[in-house]
Amino acid sequence: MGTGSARLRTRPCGRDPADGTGRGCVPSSPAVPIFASCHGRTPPPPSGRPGPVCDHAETMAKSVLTPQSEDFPRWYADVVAKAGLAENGAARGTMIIKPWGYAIWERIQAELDARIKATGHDNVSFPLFIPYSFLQREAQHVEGFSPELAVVTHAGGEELAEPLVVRPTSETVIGDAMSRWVQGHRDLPLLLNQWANVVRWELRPRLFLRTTEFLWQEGHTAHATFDEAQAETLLILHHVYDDVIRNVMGIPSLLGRKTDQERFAGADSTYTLEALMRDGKALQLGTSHNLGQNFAKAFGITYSDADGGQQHAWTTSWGVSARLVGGLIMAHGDDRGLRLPPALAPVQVVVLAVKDEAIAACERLVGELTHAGVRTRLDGRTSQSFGRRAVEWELKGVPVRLEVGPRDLEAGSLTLVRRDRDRKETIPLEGAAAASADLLDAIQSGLLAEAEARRSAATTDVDTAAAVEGAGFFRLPWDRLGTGGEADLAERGYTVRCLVREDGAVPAPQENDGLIAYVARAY
RNA sequence: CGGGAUGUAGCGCAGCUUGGUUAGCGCGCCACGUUCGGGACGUGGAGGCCCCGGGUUCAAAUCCCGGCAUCCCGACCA
Repeated sequence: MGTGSARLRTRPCGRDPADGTGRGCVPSSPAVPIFASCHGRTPPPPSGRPGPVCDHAETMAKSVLTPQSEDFPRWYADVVAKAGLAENGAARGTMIIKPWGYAIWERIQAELDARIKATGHDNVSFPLFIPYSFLQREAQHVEGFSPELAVVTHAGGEELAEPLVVRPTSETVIGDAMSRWVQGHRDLPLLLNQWANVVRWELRPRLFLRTTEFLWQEGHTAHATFDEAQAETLLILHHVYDDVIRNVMGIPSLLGRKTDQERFAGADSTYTLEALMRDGKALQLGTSHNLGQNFAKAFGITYSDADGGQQHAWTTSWGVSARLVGGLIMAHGDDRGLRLPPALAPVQVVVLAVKDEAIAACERLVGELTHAGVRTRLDGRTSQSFGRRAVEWELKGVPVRLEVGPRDLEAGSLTLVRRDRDRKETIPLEGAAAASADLLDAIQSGLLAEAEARRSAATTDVDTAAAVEGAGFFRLPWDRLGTGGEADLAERGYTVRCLVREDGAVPAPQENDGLIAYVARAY
């Protein structure tokens, strides 16, 4: 054919290597950025001419999305639309989560749910409607939430005697139930969780990040002592949330305590996980609250202690939402779309049959991979062009793609593409399942390492609030900043994302001396 | 709530200033054929309450009045 040399130049692992072993150069080839030199150019001339260096790798670079560097919010909207994650609902601020977006959420849910149960919590389901009066029982709570409440005043064709609130969160209804369920100290701790939708009226919605209705998980617990409640608050923060977010989703986050300004309405102290997105803005991924005895007092959650005295319980609440999907997109996504960490990906390996005659071989591969415990999908939609399908899986962020075509079958090989690097390799068909499964761990840790490196490069130590300028995290002494400095920063669009001890640990509820404030612009 | 803009095919838009053929274009969709190793091509086709209501006129997507809806810009939140 005469195209061999051109191909070899563009693809270090050309499918017809001179040694004829079909092995290409899997272990030794340097990380060649195959599309770096031809980004965004016009399509290559018809193949068969040993002309330009780029061959088909050139079109591989053609971006379907607005580049991140050009307009990050637009890039985000493009990814959500083109990867088929979600779209706007008919009513303002609502969201339709599409199959791929929901599959990602279901994976997050599964990982969280397993850990929530493993730490002794039981799932329950509480009502969507809450009597308005419940909200009013806790002064801080109503005050914090009333601007974003959706209130039902009419139903069944009549005006309601007492309006109903569509739950913005469930501390109040659950507090009411707890007051009946908790009688003696033997009923404690009471460890509950629910998966639910909640409604908070939003003026500026953004798919996944801020919508009027959203899906989340909310945990609610009651304890006999402050210390137990505090231990629960931090257990969830570290061993449920951070474990999933870091080890499954591959996102490093800062764990710390919120300032009084940013505290949850009704909490004594709020702990948070804050992650840095690729545009240098911070995103709050989850919160865990020590509610002290505020809700116990408001709802009469009391118990008889071992000495027969009546005590108020100590409660906590904690939640993460489908916003995590938004965080995932913005933490890992690149100009070609989503990049899913394998531990999370609904599909870890997609096997793409270039033409019909490759389908049987693909089915065998899918069988081997599935047998090895890899979440695998076959793409045998040969009525659609190869390119369209390749782009689609790239947008969707599937970590590994195996392409099998007629030429591969002849050579006993296939093409492997890893999404984290967008590098193509030709490997033998024999053992390909095992080889691609082995890659998953490397991709997982690579994405986390990349995000960590990006964050540390974007974190700056400063001495004064005035020095806070631009993107990324700014560290400065909380003693020096104070509540006044916090207010000044707010006017310039910056917030104190969280307070952390000098040694990186999470501060105690009342601890205030020697803390570091992490400041950033946030979503 | 204040300011700016937009409603025309599933999506993105043109047409409106200066009223007048059958309301167009791109993408998508359907059929057939050729293709398939990075968003294929050809031919044919389907798809419209021109946001709603009124008015002006022989004639309104186009002009006038009134609604409604959506989007963008200024104070909060998983």
